[in-house]
Amino acid sequence: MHKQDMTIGVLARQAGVNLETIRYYQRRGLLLEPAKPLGGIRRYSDIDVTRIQFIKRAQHLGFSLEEVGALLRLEDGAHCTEARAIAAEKLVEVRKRLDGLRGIEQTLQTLVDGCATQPGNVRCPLITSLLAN
Amino acid sequence: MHKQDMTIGVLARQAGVNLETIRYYQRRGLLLEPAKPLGGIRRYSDIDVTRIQFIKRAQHLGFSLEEVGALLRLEDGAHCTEARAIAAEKLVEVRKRLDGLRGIEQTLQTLVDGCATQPGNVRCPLITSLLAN
DNA sequence: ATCAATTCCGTACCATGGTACGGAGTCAAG
DNA sequence: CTTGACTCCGTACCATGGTACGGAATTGAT
Repeated sequence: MHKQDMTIGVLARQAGVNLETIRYYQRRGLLLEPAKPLGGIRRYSDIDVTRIQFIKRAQHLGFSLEEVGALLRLEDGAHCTEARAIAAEKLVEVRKRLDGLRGIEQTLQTLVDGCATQPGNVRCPLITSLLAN
Repeated sequence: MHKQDMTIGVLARQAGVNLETIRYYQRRGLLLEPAKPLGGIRRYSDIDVTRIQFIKRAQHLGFSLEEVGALLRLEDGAHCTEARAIAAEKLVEVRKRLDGLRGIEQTLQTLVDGCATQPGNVRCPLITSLLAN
């Protein structure tokens, strides 16, 4: 089985996060606090490493910690439909953000180009465009 | 000339922002506080409306308020090269974010598809993938 | 002259995702 | 059996971009 052998500092190094981040996740309810052996020091297992990496992976996919919490509650893998719904919703969000960013990219590109091709222009097209009504 | 006629509440409505946002921008140094007529009420002009809209437009292009401040210091339009440099840097940033988001979109799409095509699967591919080392 | 609406100003609070600090307790090595 | 490293725990603080609150002063309208 999983040996309950790591202290929180070792867990932090194993999982590649700040120690305080682990405590923060515990406070947020994303990570279980192991029982404390009577006035002693809590011990963690590789299950906790996996769980922290789950959180980090999900975050990188754009999930907020609250959403990660929802996913973790489905961690047994027996709620495929629910998990899929959460991910599908996130996918819609990501695509919206992509569209927005693409527009911004276009606009910025146009503005930068406008500036570049106006040597000695007194009115900077970029600034002008931001000021224009 | 520009009549100095609006109160801050009117300015907020004209510019389409919360009144407190204007005060916040003043504290941040993005907006000048007009001189107060001896124990009276400050007045604003359409120049201030334009400036607030400048800030909002720049924000929508992904500039932080600090970067907006840098742009506003070039507001006379006589520093095209500097403005262009700031915008070009932002463009690089936006493209990086676009790349990241595109990867996320792909991953999410794959995960959602995997979930959809596994009816009655006990192990949800999405969860499994987040857990996998 | 009075009354409601608005302004002024300082300060506190919101969300998000952490990071830091400080005192007390515990553990392992020498 | 002491020392240094680490843990525990509560609380405060960080950045970012605002929003809210409350008492005092002022304004515009009646």
